[in-house]
Amino acid sequence: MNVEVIDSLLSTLTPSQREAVESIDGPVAVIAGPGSGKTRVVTVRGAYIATKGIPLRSILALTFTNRAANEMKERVCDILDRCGFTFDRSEILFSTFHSFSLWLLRRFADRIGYRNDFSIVDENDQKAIINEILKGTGIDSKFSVKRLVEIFSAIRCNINDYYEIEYSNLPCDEELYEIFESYRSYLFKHSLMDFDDLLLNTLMLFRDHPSILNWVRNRFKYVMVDEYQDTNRVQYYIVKNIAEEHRNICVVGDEDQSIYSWRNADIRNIMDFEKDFPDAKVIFLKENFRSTPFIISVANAVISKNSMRRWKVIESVKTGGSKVKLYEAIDERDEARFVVSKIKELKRPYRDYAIFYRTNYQSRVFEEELIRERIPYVLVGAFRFYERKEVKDVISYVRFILNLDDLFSLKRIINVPNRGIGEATFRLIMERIEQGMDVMSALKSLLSSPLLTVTRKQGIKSFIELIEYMRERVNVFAPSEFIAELLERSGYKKMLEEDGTGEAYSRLENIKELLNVASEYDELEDGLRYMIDRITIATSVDNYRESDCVTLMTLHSAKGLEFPVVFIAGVEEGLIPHSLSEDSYEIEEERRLFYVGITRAKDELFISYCKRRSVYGKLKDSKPSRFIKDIPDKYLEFIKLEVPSKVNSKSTSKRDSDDSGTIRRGDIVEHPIFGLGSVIDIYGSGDSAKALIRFEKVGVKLIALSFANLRKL
DNA sequence: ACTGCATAACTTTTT
DNA sequence: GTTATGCAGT
Repeated sequence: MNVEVIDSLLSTLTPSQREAVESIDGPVAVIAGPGSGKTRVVTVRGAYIATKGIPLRSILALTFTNRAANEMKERVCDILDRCGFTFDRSEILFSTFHSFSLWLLRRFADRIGYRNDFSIVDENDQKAIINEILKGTGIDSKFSVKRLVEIFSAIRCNINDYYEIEYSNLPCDEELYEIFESYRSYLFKHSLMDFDDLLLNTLMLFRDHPSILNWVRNRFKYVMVDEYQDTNRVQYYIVKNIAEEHRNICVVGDEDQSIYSWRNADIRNIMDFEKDFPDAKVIFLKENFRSTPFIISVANAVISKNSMRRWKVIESVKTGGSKVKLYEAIDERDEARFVVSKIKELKRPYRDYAIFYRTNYQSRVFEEELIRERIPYVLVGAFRFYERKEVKDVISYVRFILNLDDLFSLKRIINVPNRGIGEATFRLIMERIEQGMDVMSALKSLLSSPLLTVTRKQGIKSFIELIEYMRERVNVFAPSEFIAELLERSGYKKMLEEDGTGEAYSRLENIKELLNVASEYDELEDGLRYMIDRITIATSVDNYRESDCVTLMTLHSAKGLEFPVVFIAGVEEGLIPHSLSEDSYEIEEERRLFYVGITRAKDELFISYCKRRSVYGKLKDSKPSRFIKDIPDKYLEFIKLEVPSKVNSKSTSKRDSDDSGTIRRGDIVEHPIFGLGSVIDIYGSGDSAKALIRFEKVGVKLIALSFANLRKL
């Protein structure tokens, strides 16, 4: 092992960064301001621990996104490689809370009464299940299904004492209680866990099985948690349980960047770290390597108005830069014109710019304006591959095949493609199951039932045969073969092929893409199961920065990113802070959200607000956000749109247009009928590729690239 | 079982 | 203003 490499790496760190890296024994909290090199500290620290002779498998790093986990793991491996350190990559466990819980529960769920091959339901599944319960019980709830999902999540995330997991926080409202209990028993009965269950059941496992907890404690003697300010109460107890004995815990976070309390993140976790671990060392990373001084001054001015925070001021390491620009727009159209004209004026590569807004609907006017000016852009977070209907259908098939108790998945796919098994027939099946039959027997019993016509029976028969055939092949076929076979045998593929509509076409493409994903699991043991798990707890791929595009996203999505030039739009009362935020606690979170936006900017920051804005089709007067008043004028430059922005409307863009003719995400294209549009997403490839395009005039359409005569601009 | 029209809803969204 | 949802009608 080459110690010099790690030594020279350490010498590039600031004293406080270095202290954070080198404090590996005992509890440590690293309060890492924006742009303070947090990721670097975490990764170097991981490698540093390993070079101190601690086995890699003793290190557990928990994050919130798969992206962060993978990125950090890569970087740690990289450092270790450079040190000439020999190690096995698979020994390193950098994972999200949810994957970690899943990893444990796949082994031990049976200890808490579950089956080890339970399935996982996502948020849409939760809604569907609750809907079913409401219909089944006839309860006409005063809460929307969406709200119920939130309430149930809050009930289970905000526990105060993990020895009373099941009993704390139950709803007093009788009706609510009934729906909640029905929901829980529905999941349990069908061997399903939602995202919250994964965490909560891990905690139960720890509580009820000290031997397992002990095993976990001794396996993971060094624990790191990233984005600690975003942990919820259950996650907090999980961490605490694991780290309590060896006490080598390092949490990294920044309460000023906590913006997910609406998802039950609890700021107390990071604020009270010293109370939980009285011998904790608290290290502040205050130097900011990202932004120019005016931006930092504005950020400090804004965040200093919050009371729920440790007192700290971030310091800019950079020099130079200009004041933060403030623009008062007439309405949102004017605001978009302003932003677009600035983008053209500054003449930077498009990838340098980001436009942030509070709510997704605000993106529209920016999109229209960017299309008009032929500026390529990408919308981040708008479309999710795994939430598409066809992908979910296939997953439901696999889930049911793997777990016959997963009647929820069964319901989704039993009549797709159409087998003549509608609502009524399905109810017959359910009745039989409720009488104690298992699914397959229930289905079979219907074949001899006088209640059904011959064609119905035929449909059921073919379904039974399909499932039995596929079940026999779960461990025979590789995941991609398995799914291909399933698509053929079920007639799903045929159904789409015969449909012939553009929509069906793009679905076929998505399914091909799913097969691609599946083939990545072909070599793995239990690959099919593993793949379904990963897909359910993963979100879409984020390759949005591959081409030279302006980036559009919500302030929430912006966390963790940085851009040379940032526009924050719609900084008005009612948007930031949002009108649904009422109490001071919520207002503080809104302020943090604004702070997160500000601190993404490296060189230039533009803040804008409108005097008028149309909300749901109605024009309303707007006032600048109270947060703007918190910024001293001396850091600001008030600007006006000098020239009517039409001047050089035609392409100031010195974008090296890519002549390959390939159409990619973000490209601006012209359609013979629909006119100018921007490519939001591409499905499939080759002749059958399809593009989702937002047109300036006619909205979003799905276009087959080989048929439509699109001209790339 | 599917189609079409009226009606409600609508902040953010790491897993 | 747009989009998803639900109910009535074929």
